[in-house]
Amino acid sequence: MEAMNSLQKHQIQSDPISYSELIKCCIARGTIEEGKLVHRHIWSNVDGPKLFLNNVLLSMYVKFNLLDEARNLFDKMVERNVVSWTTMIAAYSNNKINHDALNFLILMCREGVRPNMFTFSSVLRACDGLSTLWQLHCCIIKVGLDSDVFVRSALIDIYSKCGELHSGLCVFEEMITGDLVVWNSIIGAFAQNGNGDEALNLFKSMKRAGFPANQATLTSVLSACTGLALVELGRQVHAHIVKFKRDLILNNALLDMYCKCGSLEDANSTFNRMPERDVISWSTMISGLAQNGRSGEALDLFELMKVSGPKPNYITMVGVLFACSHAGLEEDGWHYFRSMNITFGINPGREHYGCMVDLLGRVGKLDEAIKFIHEMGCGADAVTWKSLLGACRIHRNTSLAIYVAKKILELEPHDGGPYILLSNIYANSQMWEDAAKVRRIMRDKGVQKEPGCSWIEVGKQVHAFVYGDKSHPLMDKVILELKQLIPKIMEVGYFPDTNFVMHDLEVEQQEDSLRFHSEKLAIAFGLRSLPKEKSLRIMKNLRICGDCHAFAKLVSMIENRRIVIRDPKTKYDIQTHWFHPQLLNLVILPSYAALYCSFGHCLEHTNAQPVLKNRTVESVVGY
DNA sequence: CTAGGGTTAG
Repeated sequence: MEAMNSLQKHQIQSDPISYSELIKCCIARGTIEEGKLVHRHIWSNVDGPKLFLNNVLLSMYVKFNLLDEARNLFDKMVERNVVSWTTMIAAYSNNKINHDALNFLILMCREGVRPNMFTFSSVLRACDGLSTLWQLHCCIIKVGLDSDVFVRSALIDIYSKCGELHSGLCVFEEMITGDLVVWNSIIGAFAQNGNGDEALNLFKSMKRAGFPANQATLTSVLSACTGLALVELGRQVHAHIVKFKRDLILNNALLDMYCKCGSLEDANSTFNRMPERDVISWSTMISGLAQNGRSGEALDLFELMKVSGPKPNYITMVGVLFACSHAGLEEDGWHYFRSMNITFGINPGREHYGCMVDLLGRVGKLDEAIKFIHEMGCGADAVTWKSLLGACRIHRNTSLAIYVAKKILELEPHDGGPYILLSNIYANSQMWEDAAKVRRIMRDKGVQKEPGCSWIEVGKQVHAFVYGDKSHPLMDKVILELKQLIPKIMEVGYFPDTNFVMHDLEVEQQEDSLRFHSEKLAIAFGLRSLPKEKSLRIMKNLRICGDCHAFAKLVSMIENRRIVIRDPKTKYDIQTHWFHPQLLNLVILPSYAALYCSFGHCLEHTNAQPVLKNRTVESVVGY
């Protein structure tokens, strides 16, 4: 009870300054009870106005996250100024009690207290819709606070979280005197919205403008590298973060970068060297192992986490179940699914159900998967249906595939993939009229087929290949390489799987169109451009198709090369025009052909290892 | 006494 002693000692001169020093002491030491004692002392001993002290007390309660206590005090205060109101608003915004935060702003204005820049930068985080945001933005401009850097970064951030990147960029561009955090806001905005290339561009401008990057900048830059699968660029960033090597968030981003780029050796050493690991580090590493086809190790790591790591959360369990589904470990899957509630108090959500549907589909229990979907209560989303669709294709269940494809179209009517797949399924079953009808609907609705694009880092350049585009300077050599490659892998059992092309082409054209899928071009290019010992790491914008998957595995075996192909899941929505050759020295550009289909959803999408001797291509595709 | 930016998901 040091505070008490100190109070008694200083009782005679208990002026506001020593009280506030005392409170600061409590905050620094984290001694809540002492703080409350000081609170009672002030209220029974200080007569007259005590607005300043009450504000200090308020901020103390907010720092301890004791919202009810803060609210109680606030209600009892006779006098309140902008600091009192802002403290309350910040408390509610930080706790995501958006409604109360916004309401407090209105009440404050009604009482005639004018909000300042502190108020606005706090209340902006509480916007949960665009219209509220617009109103606030107008108020900010009206009172002339839009030039404040705190307000500006808060505006950029909330615009980006509302999906209005363009408005965020406008706010950014209005900035006259620079500010590191404002730069970080806009870079983070692009990185988080799947536009890593623009984030990297901005990063370059920031350096040109003379701002040194800090932890937050580098975290976003790494996340941009992750999104674009630019492991070599990420490695360069890694070399520059020694200064911040104890930063947990930055290390987590680095770990994720190595995982998602398929470099597990680097990921492992990062994980082992981290001075501190939180639930995100563990979850990242577990999903990373699973995504790279090492489910056993992922589950081992999870067991280790249970005994010596932090408490698993919702996302950890998604990674664990993903590991089970990816390896077809049905029993383990059920075990973890059922135990998550009992052991960790986590109720299974959409994503967990989705993994289980994927698992059941993979092992061929399609009926059970459908039954499971109907039982899930929260309703299956498009991703879940898509994984089931992949399973239907692999296990050749045409009627169910048609049903599932229609479900997807209800949920995502503008995604071209399911239309093409549905049309192909009809065609495979000789239901020509239905196939044509799907194509007609597609045309009428203006659904676009995005062209396939794959890219690979060689040296300091990023080489991108777009389906149907021949403008890469070495295209002739790439095609020659491909032509030599195909007969070699046909000797070990490859044949072009024309299930993965449009069916209104002649057979020869179909094979031709398969041959030039962008990832095959990138593989051929990588083979002739990278030294033997280097892994080929290829990223593409669409789901890899089954034919390319088989192709990659066989090439990997014949050429004795490690090939990692990463394709996007829902999150990485990379636009076709993401390239900026100036920054990335990107070779190639425009695309004009749009004849591409890819929808092999159940396929393993990374790590084509040479493990296929004596197996037929069919079993490869269905792996 | 009150404010802004960064990491994990089927």
